[in-house]
Amino acid sequence: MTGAGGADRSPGDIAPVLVARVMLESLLPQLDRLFDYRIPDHLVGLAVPGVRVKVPLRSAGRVSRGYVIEVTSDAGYSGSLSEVDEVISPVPVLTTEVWALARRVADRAAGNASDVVRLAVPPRQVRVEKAWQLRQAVVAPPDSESTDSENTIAPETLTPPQITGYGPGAVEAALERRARFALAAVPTVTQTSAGDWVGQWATTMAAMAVFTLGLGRSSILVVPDYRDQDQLEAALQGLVSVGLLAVESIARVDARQSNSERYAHFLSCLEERPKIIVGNRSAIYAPAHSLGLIALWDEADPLHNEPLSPYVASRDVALVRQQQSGAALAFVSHSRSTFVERLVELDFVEEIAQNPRFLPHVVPTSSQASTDRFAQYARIPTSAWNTARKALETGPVLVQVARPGYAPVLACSSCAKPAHCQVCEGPLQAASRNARPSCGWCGAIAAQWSCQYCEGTSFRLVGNGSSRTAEDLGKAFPKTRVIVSDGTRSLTDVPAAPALVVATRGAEPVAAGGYHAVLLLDGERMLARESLTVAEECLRWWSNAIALAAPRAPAIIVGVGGELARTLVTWQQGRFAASELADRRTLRFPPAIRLATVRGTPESVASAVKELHDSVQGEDSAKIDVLGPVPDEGDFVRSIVRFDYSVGATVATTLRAAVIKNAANRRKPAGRPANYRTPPTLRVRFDDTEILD
DNA sequence: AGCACGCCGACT
DNA sequence: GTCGGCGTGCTC
Repeated sequence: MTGAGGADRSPGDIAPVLVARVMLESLLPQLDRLFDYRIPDHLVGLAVPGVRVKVPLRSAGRVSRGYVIEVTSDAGYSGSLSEVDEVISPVPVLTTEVWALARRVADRAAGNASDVVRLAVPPRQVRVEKAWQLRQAVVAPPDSESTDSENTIAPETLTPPQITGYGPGAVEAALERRARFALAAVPTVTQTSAGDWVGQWATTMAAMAVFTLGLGRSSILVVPDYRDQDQLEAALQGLVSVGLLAVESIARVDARQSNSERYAHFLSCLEERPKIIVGNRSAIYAPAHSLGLIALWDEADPLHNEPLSPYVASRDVALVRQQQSGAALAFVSHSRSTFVERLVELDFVEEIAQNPRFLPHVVPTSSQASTDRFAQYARIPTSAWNTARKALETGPVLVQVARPGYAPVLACSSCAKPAHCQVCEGPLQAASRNARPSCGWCGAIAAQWSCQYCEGTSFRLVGNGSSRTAEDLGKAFPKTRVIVSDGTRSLTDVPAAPALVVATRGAEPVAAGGYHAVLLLDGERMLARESLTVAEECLRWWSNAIALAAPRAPAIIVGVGGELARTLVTWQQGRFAASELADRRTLRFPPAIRLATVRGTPESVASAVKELHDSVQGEDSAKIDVLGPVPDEGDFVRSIVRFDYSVGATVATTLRAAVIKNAANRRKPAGRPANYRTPPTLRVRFDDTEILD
């Protein structure tokens, strides 16, 4: 330990003691604050804000990794300081802006800032970093600024691409004044200058980003999955191909990237030059230089939810980052989520509607099966069958189904009760017509199955997965090519040639030129799911599928009537979202309120809930209520706290304090194996909407 | 998490 | 007397 070094300096010394305030890369809530370390002389100038460092913790010999957050000359800490051990890399990878974002996102969710930083900063790759540093030194000689900019005239400053489908200049104006807006995507497909077919939303977002680049600012474009990412990148490539965008201006954050690719793209974001950053939910944390736009495609897609602690969805991060950076914020989608609707009703987010209005041709149809013997094969109503047959003469037809596989459910052929696995009681299903039935949970083949109710030994197929629907459609349309796209084998695009494209919801490929008809077959089944948010979700899936149709091509929705059908026909998802939100308000369900799930020992949960009630007294006490506790895993219990947005900060700080308090007193492992890890006695998770399903 | 400090039981 | 049990608390 070298702590005595600081004490040797007399107060009158010339050299001021430089102190690095360091965030430790620790999972422990107790350590989620800044620690002060003296910067030794040989690291002065190297230990700057943003760099990764190694520092001693508690005693010499034990080192922890961390990031320098701040360098000051006056230590806030009165005890004797240890010294920074080592600067791991000179590159300041944690920018001031991203640190501030991580801190606030963590605070909002009662989580560790270091957990958020781990999402924001990819693991270091030494070779990649060395190569980048070398390139930086060569590319940017500090003296030749004028000639440099002449050589690399940003093409995007020459001719901004049109943002069509809205009032002239409407989107551009919103971007210029850095507005927060919900943008209704034009529900059709379009061809890029490079010849690729993409959803028009992709070209809209690409044009928005290029326009922002023309303002000298970066954009972050966040999409839920890689198929959306491919469309958006194709749209950007289209602008590259006509010289409206330089390919070096695009940076990627992609789940498919290798560690070195990811780090290379991350480093490129750190460069001074504004960029268009395209990626999945992690992209929301990219260290964009001079951020001018944050745009989310289809914000309600569950893939925007971060599965890692502290589980903050990209839209929540986007809202925090928008406030910190002052960038424009765009929620682009076909349907309107209740979440965005709430922000619109608060006038926190403005609406930009289509202008002129492009209306898909949606036809609701009753689910009554046809009397036509061909249509009966596929259980398709006559009108839908006729539509499909006619459309198939000229181009591809999309058939959206609810579930993948063949027959999702098997039943006993004598008593009709659902068949269960004899190993684990899971549901049995069939992979194809002749496949041996297997368990959907444990995968065991049901070899010598007998019904637990009536001793029957044969099955009946119940329900239709994508491949069974495909098989049936193949019989109904004998000469037609049938393409299946589902969770296991999903396609990004299909050609313009006639074909039946059977896809599970969310896995629909883009067709060149758009589908000549869209059939939404499993509406009833999709709606039958027992969930509070099922209507909102169905509307999103259906809207997205309908938006893949060619202009004026019919989209037939089978077996769905009432308000949902009316919403699709009039394409007024906003109105539906408003009535959904009103229902959630009366029920006190998200997004009308927020949630915090508190799990732990009965005592720790009870005391956390008590502190919560103590922290919001008086008139605010009505803004919070607690459901439970109910039994959870082990001998733990779970309570759900519902609270108004206005007391969110209080709830988060109170629960955070309870987590830290409980982190200290660990329970003794009574009679547990030696390697047993004691779980924390209190865990908190914010805005887990699945908990109410 | 680790690791030190601290205050009670059976041992050379 | 003291070696060591692990409950409690801190980490710049």
